[in-house]
Amino acid sequence: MVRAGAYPRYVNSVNAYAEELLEGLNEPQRRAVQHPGGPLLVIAGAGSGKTRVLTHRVAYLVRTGECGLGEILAVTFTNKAAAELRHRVGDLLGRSTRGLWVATFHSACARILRVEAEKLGYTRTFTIYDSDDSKRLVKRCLEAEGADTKRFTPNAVRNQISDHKNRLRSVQQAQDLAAGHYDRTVADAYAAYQKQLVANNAMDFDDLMARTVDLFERYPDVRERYRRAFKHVLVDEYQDTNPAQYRFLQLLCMDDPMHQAGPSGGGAGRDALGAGDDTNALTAPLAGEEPGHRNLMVVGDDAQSIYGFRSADIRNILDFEDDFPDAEVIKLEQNYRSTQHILDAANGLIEHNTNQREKHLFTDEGTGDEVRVRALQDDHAEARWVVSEIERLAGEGVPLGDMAVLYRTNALSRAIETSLTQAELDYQVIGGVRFFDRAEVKDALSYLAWLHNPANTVAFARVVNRPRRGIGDTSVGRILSHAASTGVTPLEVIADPAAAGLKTAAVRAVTTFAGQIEELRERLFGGPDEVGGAGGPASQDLRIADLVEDVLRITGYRAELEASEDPQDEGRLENLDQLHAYAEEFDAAEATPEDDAFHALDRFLQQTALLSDADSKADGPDGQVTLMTLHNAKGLEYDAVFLVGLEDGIFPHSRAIDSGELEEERRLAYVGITRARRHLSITWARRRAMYGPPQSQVPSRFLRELPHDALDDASPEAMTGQPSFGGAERGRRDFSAIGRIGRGSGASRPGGPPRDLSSLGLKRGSDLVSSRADAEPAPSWAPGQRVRHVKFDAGEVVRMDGDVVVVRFDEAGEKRLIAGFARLETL
DNA sequence: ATATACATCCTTTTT
DNA sequence: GGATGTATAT
Repeated sequence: MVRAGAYPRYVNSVNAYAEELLEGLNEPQRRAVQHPGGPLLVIAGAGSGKTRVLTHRVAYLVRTGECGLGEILAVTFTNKAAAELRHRVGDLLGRSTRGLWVATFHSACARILRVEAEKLGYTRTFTIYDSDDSKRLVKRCLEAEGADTKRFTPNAVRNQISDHKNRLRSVQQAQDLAAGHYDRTVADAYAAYQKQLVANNAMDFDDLMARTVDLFERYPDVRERYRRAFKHVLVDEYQDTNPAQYRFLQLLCMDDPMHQAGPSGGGAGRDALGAGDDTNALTAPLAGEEPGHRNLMVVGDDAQSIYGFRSADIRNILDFEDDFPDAEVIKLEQNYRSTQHILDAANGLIEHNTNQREKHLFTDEGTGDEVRVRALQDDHAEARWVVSEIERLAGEGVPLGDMAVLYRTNALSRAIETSLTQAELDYQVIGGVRFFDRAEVKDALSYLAWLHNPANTVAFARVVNRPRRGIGDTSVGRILSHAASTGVTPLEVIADPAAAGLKTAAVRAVTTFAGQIEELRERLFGGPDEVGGAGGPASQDLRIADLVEDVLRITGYRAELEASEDPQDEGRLENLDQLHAYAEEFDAAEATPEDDAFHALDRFLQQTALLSDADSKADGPDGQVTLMTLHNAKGLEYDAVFLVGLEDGIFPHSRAIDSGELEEERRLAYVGITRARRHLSITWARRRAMYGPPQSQVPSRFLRELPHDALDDASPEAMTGQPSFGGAERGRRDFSAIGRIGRGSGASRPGGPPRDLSSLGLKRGSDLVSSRADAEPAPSWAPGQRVRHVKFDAGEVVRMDGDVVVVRFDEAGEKRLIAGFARLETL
């Protein structure tokens, strides 16, 4: 339905103050900023000024008088992006941005849910579980079900449940959809887990989205309230939205989400129930409501959609016009970051994807350096080459802080780190264990979390024996089951441990613990308090930093670390000091005299739960080379970028090859390439030690997809490597050299690798030795299938066919392959 | 209940 | 290479 004229034409209201905001914008950017209203998709290529468009848009809306600052909701994925957006809008407007909602999806939802929690069976003090908490709870549920936690690992099951939630599948739907035994076990775990969450008065990250959607669907009046509050909704990184987030946006902006959807079905509806089913009791059309404002502006780049594994659905951005038929689409293709050779490489690579919007990045900045491609002998040589290039560029005046080394998996950082250390170059590694995920920090926070919410059994179970007090798994199990069966919190159980059936030694230990907790509660609530109640006058002057310190002192946590001989405990103490400093900062910044300690704690916990250490990310001190995964690099840029480990099996990752998710891998490579402003180098190693002894590697297929004109060395040697005849390794023959047979499109090229097994020291029909007794065949593997790619470990080589090796597996040998390294196609 | 020794498993991860 | 979990002994 076309609704021309239905939107306010504030564009025409001449307003010099507002028009000022259009200066310096290119044509499509300006159109986006001036968009009259209604659904708008901005396809913002890498480096095309997407944040600029968003900030100017917000400022423009305000200055034209289209709406007040407080009537705009801008949603991002990270706290960092939200903070930057707010900051830049403030700069543009030259005034405070108080009232403007700039938030991550999750914090916006958390804020809404705090107010409305009772409607969903929670209290407003509900706890937010991070992935570790939720994994623990899933594990407990699986054990309670008697599921085999070997086959059903808590992590895998948690991911499945997460996927269900992100696709807005209720427990019931998950159970209905479950086909096999595995799915059914997962669905049952989901049911138990969800029940436990409610009993714990806790929500996981996914719940923040899903429960808000529930809230809006079940309470049209609530939905209406928020829909009226926000006349304009803007979304950053739209390509990474999942179905729950898509639906959240629909509910906030549109008339009737379920019927708004175009032919392909709307995101959530499209996926919520699986194929063929399009109804859902929870999402029934809402009757008699007012039309939505439809002012939804989303900005993103389908070519940078790299979070599919977290249920992000690229179709949200690909099918935007189907979902919103009258949507305007604006493309930003002028790049302000990189030189043309780099953009050519990016353009050429991404062309190999089929599922995408056509796009061609260009720049006015000139061609610049060609992209350097290097094949190195092994991972050490690769690291040395990268470091020597870093030194060379540093000599040319490029600051170390403007250089980054990017890799597919964290494991690849080690060799680079070693070389950088040897060269005495300063570096920082982004990623790894986050501050708030560190065991000791999490322990301290869990104490606070349990004091705050005694129903939080995960926090209880975490801290009850930390430091060790002689309360083992059996005792904890008894306390928890007694709490569950009598419907009370663990706090009440530990007041009378004998009633839970604990042995005398355990009773004594628990009583000591209970005494410590009581003391802490007195501090928090300002006096003796009946068990379980959050009432009582909370102390006014207690600061969170003090509370942290009280926890560490009264529980003996700090004392144990101080007494320890373990040198690692020194670092743990430092981390706790850092937590203390963080709490002090919070106290200073958030001190509200009218607030009592409990409510301060409430906000403190919420903040820490939703905060990663985003602030530290990539904003490290100058003079340091930055090392990080490609995923972490999204949104960042550097003068010089090194992309290392471009080898099949690493990048693209073997699991992505197996599951056919090459397009997302390619987008990841695209993200990496487009991080570079002036210098880009891509390397691969012929041999690499990953876990254990070095293995022969095959250059990434992505190398061959780069346009040769953009490269400094497109020789077969750099791109495909020289044949090498591996010897015995790990007590077996190295068959990985077969991988050299693979050469892209299959056209034979002079000087190419050998096509004959005998030249590899293999005979037709020769046995390939199994590498691992525990290796299971992938479910889809069967005799007579073709094995593309490298590193199969067993079976019989029947023949080779171009770049394909045909392998037959023996009937009996069920244990023969490393799944994940061979790509199979049915003959 | 806990300490130790052994086996096993390895993407990516904005919240 | 190293972190994490399980089996075994104390």
